[in-house]
Amino acid sequence: MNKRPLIIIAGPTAVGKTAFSISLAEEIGGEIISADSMQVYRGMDIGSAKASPEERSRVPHHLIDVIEPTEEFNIVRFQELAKAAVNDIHGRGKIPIIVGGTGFYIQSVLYDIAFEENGPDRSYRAMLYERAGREGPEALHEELSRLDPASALAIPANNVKRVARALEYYHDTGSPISVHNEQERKKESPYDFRYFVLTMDRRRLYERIGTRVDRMMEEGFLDEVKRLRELGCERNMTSMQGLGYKQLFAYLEGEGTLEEAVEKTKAETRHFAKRQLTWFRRERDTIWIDTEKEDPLNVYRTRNF
RNA sequence: GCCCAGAUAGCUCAGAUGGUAGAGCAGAGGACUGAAAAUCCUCGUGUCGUUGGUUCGAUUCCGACUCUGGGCA
Repeated sequence: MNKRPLIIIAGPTAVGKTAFSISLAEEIGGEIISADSMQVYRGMDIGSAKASPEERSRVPHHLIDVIEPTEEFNIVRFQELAKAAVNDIHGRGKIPIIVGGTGFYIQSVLYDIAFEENGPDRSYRAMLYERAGREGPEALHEELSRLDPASALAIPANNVKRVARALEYYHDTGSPISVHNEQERKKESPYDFRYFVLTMDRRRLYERIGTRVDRMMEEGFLDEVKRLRELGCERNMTSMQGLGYKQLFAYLEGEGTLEEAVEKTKAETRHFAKRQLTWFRRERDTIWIDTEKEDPLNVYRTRNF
């Protein structure tokens, strides 16, 4: 059977994914699907570095501004929306280009990862966290050892979040998540894809992160966070876990100075970029482009992708 | 010029009643399947300012010097 085309443009924050994606989309008649866990929220424009209105008018963009920052979002919702967008674009005879830094989101679409039917069980989760707080993380981990030894081995006890999710999965389905993961990992992509990962020298990337955060501040990042706060956003919401949003929110609640919040944002963003690189290194069949050495668009043309 | 306090990992500092040293941050590597911009794991040898002395042995004690703070002139 003939697989449909799919282009992916990934890489750490601030390497220049947006610029490349727009020029490529224009050249090949593609449409962009954002794979970014923060750009889905309306009103979070500056801090999440969305493509500008001008850029978006040149090429159709999907999955930006799809929900309110007070809403819950997760990978399953992303996958549904992204798959619908991919089908829609293919239906119109165009090529979908997934662009973003959220590797997990990209993977869910690229390999069509299956997620269990049940939604998140809030009360069961709350119970687990309550127990972890009371008896310590080891208590949860020990329970996981009994139910799903393979997962317990793979997940450190301190990673309460993942231990809890493994427990929740078992609670919902009666089988270990480790088995499920093993199956999903073997999947082949249903698409004929080209997975580009943009990169550059680490020092240079970190410099760019610094100047980018400074520019965000000049463009009114703090006002953006103030507005979100007035609109009812709270610190514990998923949207407010975003880089910069978290730090500026804390500052607005009286913690530390603005300068400290900005510096912290830069540092956390560097850490994030490093984690992104770790993720993409692990992905199979990726095409790496050092944007300091080669122009991505030129690579695309000359290598006949 | 005099007095006091410092001088230890890229940065901020801790420490050994003398047996060549350790945290946080920064940095590096990794994990990741319904919060993923989240969550978590691993990695610390550096002329202990320079130079004399005491000592079996000094980065640790004593002296001098250099530099940095602060005070007095």
